[in-house]
Amino acid sequence: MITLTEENYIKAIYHLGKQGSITVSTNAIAKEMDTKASSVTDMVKKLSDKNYADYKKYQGVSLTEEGKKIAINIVRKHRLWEVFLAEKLNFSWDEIHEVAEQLEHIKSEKLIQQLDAFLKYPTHDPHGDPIPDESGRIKKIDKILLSQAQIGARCICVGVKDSSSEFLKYLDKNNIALGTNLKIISKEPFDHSIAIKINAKELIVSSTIANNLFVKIA
Amino acid sequence: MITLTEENYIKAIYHLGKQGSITVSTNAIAKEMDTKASSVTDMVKKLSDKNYADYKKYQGVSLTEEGKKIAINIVRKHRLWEVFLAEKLNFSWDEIHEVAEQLEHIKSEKLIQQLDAFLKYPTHDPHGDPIPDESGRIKKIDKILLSQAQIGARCICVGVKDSSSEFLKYLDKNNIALGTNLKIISKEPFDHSIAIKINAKELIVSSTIANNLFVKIA
DNA sequence: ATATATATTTAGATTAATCTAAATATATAT
DNA sequence: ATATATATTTAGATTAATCTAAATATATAT
Repeated sequence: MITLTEENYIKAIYHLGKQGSITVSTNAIAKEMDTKASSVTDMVKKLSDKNYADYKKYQGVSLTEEGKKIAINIVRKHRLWEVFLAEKLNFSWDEIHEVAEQLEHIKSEKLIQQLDAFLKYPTHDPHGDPIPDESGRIKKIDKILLSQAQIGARCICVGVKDSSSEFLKYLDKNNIALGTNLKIISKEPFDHSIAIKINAKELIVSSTIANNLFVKIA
Repeated sequence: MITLTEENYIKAIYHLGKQGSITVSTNAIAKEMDTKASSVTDMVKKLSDKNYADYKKYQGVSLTEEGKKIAINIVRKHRLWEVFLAEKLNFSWDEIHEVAEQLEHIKSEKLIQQLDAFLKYPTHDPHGDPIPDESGRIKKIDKILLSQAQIGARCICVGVKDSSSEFLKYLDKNNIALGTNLKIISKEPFDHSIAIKINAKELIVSSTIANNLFVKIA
């Protein structure tokens, strides 16, 4: 049996280490989980004992194949629930994360299979992140940051890098959602701000914004 | 903050003590929760300290008004999730309880409000038990046990007393569901078995069955 | 009314997850 | 290459929830 806390550590290692394959430091985990480094050391030993993680003292941790499987399953559950909350229960995209953090730990194979079917097998969550399928496969989308798009390019908004509620509220306020079409009008070399056209309106976005919004070239 | 374990104890006291108003014994709780009496004593002291329960040594426990509110809210969540699982995710009525036991602990006011609306404000769960509304009010239905119905009475099946998966599977097998119409044909005085007519077919049910199925006189 | 059985509580230990403070590796600066 | 700073681990304590075994109340039988 795997505890809720273990699941959360596995998830953190997975996210910090780019799907858990890169070694991550004790301190990085402590920061992510909002605990002390000493607590992380203890837990990481436990994960290693249970064969969910590879760990060498002072050298950091990565996930084993088994650990990755668990992590991917949690991510799958998290993102499916996010779709459910946004599409069926009218949650706005800045509200879904917190509740999905809880729902992702519910244990029932059938529940997730049926939820997946009920939602018509979505491939992406409301932030544009891919949803792993039942066997753990993840569909990659070729997305780039808005800041990397060329002048004149027509793009479709497909995701966010930062999913803090502040950023998501900013996007809502400016009528930017997943699927929104936009065109790069000009780029200001001085501060790297970008002028874009959305729904026939022009909008200037700062480089901070442009570095946190993923788009796909149309 | 209330812990998951505290919530489960409160729920047990609520169910054992007929909505938590009757005093229940330490041993009864231990049996229900599958723990030892000594663990119950400890927890019950804690619930009393937190003002969720009234407790006098050796005299048993009941819930305070605050404890009852918490219990009713858990019951509300549990039953709403049961409706969701049965209606939207094709769970059969013997499978829903176990998953709802987990889902009932998810903390989010908005989630439950929206779920309630999404399900069109159901008043009863798939076992026929009433769902408390947002303010905690519970709609009572005037139901009787099948064993108490008179010969010749036409009834509608409205709930079950025992909701073990064995019993629910028995009902499924015999095409008895909530809303099923039936008529009492005869009662056998010797073993209290009852002959009923369902969908033009006759069926003999034992007194055990008749004592666990709730009906409403049509 | 007293002895006996049953229920409940207390004392002290255990496990998972956490912490603080001290000890020890590793990384960085000169 | 050595001193210093930073990161990590260890030792020992704490909290919530649990347990076993012993102690103590309460209920029951005669």
